[in-house]
Amino acid sequence: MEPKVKHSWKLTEEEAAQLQLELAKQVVTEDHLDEVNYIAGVDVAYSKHSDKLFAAVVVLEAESLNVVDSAVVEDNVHFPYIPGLFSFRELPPVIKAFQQIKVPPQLIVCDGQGLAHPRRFGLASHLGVLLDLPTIGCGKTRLLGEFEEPGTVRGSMSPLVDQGKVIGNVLRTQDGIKPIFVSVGHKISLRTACDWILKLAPHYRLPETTRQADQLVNRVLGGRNLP
DNA sequence: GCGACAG
DNA sequence: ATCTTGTCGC
Repeated sequence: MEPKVKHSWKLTEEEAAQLQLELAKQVVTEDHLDEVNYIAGVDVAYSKHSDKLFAAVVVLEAESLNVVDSAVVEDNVHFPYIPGLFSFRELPPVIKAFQQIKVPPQLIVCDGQGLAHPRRFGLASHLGVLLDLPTIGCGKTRLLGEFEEPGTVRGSMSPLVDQGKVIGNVLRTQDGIKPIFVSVGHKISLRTACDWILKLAPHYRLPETTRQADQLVNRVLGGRNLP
């Protein structure tokens, strides 16, 4: 793929927040996807004591959930972890990894929030706008918003609300297992996003996309972390 | 000032 | 995220 990022990553906290407000205007909340044959998963891991981080992108065949392509990129941390400005820390190497992918995906599942963000522009939305592809925000924990505990059965979900608006869904992907937080990233509806996450998580709490990306990145990191 | 706070 | 062992449960 050939992503074309048209903005700098070297920004101050204030500039980054301002940029999010500007780019958030480009986010599309409706389904703008055709046939989805390949889905990408993204994850990032950090080195123990150095300022290195590794970004992994895996591409799965939608029907079989088999990995058909992948890439891992090593980079230096150049932005601190600030809740709300997560994308400025992890997206640089993620974008580079996508440049190495040969099987272009029609949908991307991110490890983090999409619209469920203070400025409605979490990591998933940011990546979606930059690549102009449909993305889903799938987080293990909540950034903000209120919600009622969803039913205990797989598929149960309850709205995540902030400022009187539904910004995502708390989705139970497995019976009696802690739910995950799903939100629209870009070019997809919340309903379609949840449908896909359920299809991608037939046996585990997290979708296969993030599981595969997580395994790959930690496998690579492991081979360089042990003293 | 006191919590909350994606990974 | 990362630092870290055993342990309770299916």
